[in-house]
Amino acid sequence: MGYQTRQSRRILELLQLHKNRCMTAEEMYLLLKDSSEGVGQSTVYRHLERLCADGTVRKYLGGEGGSASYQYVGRETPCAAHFHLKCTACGALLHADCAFLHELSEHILKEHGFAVDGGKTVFYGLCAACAQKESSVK
Amino acid sequence: MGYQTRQSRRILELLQLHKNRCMTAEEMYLLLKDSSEGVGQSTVYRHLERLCADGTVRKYLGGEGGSASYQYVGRETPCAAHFHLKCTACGALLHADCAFLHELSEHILKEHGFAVDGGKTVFYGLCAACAQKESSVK
DNA sequence: TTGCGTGCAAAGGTTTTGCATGGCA
DNA sequence: TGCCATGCAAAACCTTTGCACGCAA
Repeated sequence: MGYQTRQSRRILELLQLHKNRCMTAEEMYLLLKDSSEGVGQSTVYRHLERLCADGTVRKYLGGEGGSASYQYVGRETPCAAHFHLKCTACGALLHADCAFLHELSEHILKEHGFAVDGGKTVFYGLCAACAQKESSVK
Repeated sequence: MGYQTRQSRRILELLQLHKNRCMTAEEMYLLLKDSSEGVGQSTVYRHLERLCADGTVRKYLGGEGGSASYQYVGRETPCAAHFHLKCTACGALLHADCAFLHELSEHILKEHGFAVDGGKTVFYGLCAACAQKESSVK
């Protein structure tokens, strides 16, 4: 599906390199620009759209400046099968896969008649590190 | 906090009237326009911002056309204390408050070291009615 | 009467699109 | 060689902001 180009390679590399955090399209554009040969903005957007469509990258809305953020998740792990914990402070994304969470889905389905889509659902909150920082500040 | 005006009243009425679904700012603007005296777009946005800030209205990003959606939730119910189930098909928002969900928070905190923020977290999936429609179509 | 609320139009920012050119397979 | 990919600039889009006027308290 599609050619492999210098640009497509560099965009995927960049995303994988920063797989532990989110980046906006502009951030990526600027990071790529620094190098010898940059990548056009539209190209960045076009690839991000594709990568989101095939599940390689996850898109988050509602960032600070009204711009979307993107994060590599890879296609290996079937993300619909587990839940995601996203830290609202540092942006870290944790993939949580445990029995309790599967029970949760069943519970919600049986008791509340609602079929949860694990792939679309994200738990927002604070990760251990950020929770500690928060409490020490206060 | 603030004056009560014809516009502020009409906006709140409209939101309460459609409390079972989401509306975009433009949709609201158009609905209000139909009546004898409309409400300016900026006024709609300005009130929605306030209502979101004080918890009366919930804002959702990532709708079809890239525009935000808003839904009345009311300030009576402390939404941080329970979870929200949002149907991706019909847009219905269910407020789920049960023991199992509280357990979940504790589980995630203890086992995964993550402090879930119930007010920000939304479960996406299909409500009973839409799940049935989906399966009958297929 | 005071100062917040309103509406219009303009500005702001992000993302998409058209089109000619470049480059992979 | 045939098509897809790229890049630029323009367009499209949603949302915010400036400013003069209106209106609630």
